Amino acid sequence: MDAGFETHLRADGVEFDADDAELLRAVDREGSLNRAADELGRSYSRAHQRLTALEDALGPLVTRQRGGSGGGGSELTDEARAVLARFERLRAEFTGTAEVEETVLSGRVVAREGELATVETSAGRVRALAPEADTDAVQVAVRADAVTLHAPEDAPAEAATSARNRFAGTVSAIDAGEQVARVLVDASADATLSALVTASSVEKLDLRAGSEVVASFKATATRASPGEDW
Amino acid sequence: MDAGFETHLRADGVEFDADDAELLRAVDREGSLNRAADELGRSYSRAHQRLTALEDALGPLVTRQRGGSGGGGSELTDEARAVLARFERLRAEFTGTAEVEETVLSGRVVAREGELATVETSAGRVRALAPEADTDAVQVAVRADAVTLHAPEDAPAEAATSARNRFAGTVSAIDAGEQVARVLVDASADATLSALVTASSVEKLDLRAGSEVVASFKATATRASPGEDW
DNA sequence: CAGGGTTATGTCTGAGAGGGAACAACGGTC
DNA sequence: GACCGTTGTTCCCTCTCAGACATAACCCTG
Repeated sequence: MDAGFETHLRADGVEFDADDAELLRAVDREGSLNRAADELGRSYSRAHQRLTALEDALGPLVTRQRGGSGGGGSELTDEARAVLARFERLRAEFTGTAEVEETVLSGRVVAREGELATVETSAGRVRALAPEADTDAVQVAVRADAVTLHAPEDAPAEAATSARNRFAGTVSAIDAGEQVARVLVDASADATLSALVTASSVEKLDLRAGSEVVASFKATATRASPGEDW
Repeated sequence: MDAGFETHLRADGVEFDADDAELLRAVDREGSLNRAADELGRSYSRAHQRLTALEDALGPLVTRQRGGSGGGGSELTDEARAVLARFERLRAEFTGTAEVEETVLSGRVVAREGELATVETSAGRVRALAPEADTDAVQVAVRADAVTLHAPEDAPAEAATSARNRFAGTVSAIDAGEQVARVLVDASADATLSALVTASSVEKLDLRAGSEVVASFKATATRASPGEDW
């Protein structure tokens, strides 16, 4: 069971989604809405209809040439390229959150100031963003790419960094990839943090199984969601 | 134009989405699939059909009681609660990425080792995860909740931290919220990083407009996506 | 033993999205 | 001036999905 998503940009009642992005890119490649629809196996009439609907909300997306040599064609406007770039960025971000590993800690909210909560977990107290909830039982998720590792002797002082969560631990395993490694850090007897770091960080920090490290992550990058243990 | 998304858990051909989560929660509240469908304004037959389809893929989600005192009812299984918790966590994560501000830097890939790229931007060289692309022109997105601020005199040494990106700058503005503040850091003449930190971090680091700070963020939390400037 | 609210199952109907086809308008090219 | 491939517009058909409605099976309560 894995995570999936569809993302879109909403503007003026229309949702620009992945199909729309595909259509625009096809128009860019083919130079014609007709050939674009054909290439994608979609009907021209619907593609045209969709395009005009998008333009009603987003402004001109293609410059049309009807008749002329070759019969005409369509080209993307700068606005269309901007929307595409924006969408691509959004998709990259979402792909990241869908794929990145996260360590989940079950815990209970012991203090709360507005949207910020202090949660008692098996790893210790964690500060996290928490939407108002009707229950104290929450699970705290920490993205592996949000965990920064430090050499213990040179870890920043508590008051010198904006990372509000900080745990000393020992490296229990390193899952080395091509350029990115997954480092497991035992923060307590039954709490293992997963951290995603570059291979060069592993080298510079001289990380190996058994190394002492300090793992830190920001409260604003940590999210609590209601949920019982399981 | 803002970001939207729908998320789901995929398993065995079925996609557990927000509507399904709503249905399960309604069953939990009402104790009956009938009343749950009624409360949500959905037809019982479709709700039942959907539930059995979900159970085919995910295993038993409700224990059914047909007949008996009160006519019977349905209750969630522990598996159902686990799926709900998992979905809720996923949604919280996605909501975060959809809502958090990010600073976007346009740049060009100047070096690449596998999935890791070095990008030349207006703020300097940035290390980022970058999917293989056909163009050097990329935009680098840094989430505001991924940027850690340090006191300049106590910022960790380059070799002592796994944060591969690090920029000294001055605070240009602070957008103080209830418990979370948005800090703008001028890293260069035309590159302003946005960092989301807790109010207590603002206090501990004694941040104000004009303060010198060091902003750091991990390469594995930074994503490049293809795209021209705009 | 009837009552009642539930689960379980199937059919009809309507809304919406999409494909396919037809046709007009357009304007360089031959 | 005919030709051609495009854009622009319209109509119809199909497919899918959800609601609605009807009906059977179930089993504890009184």
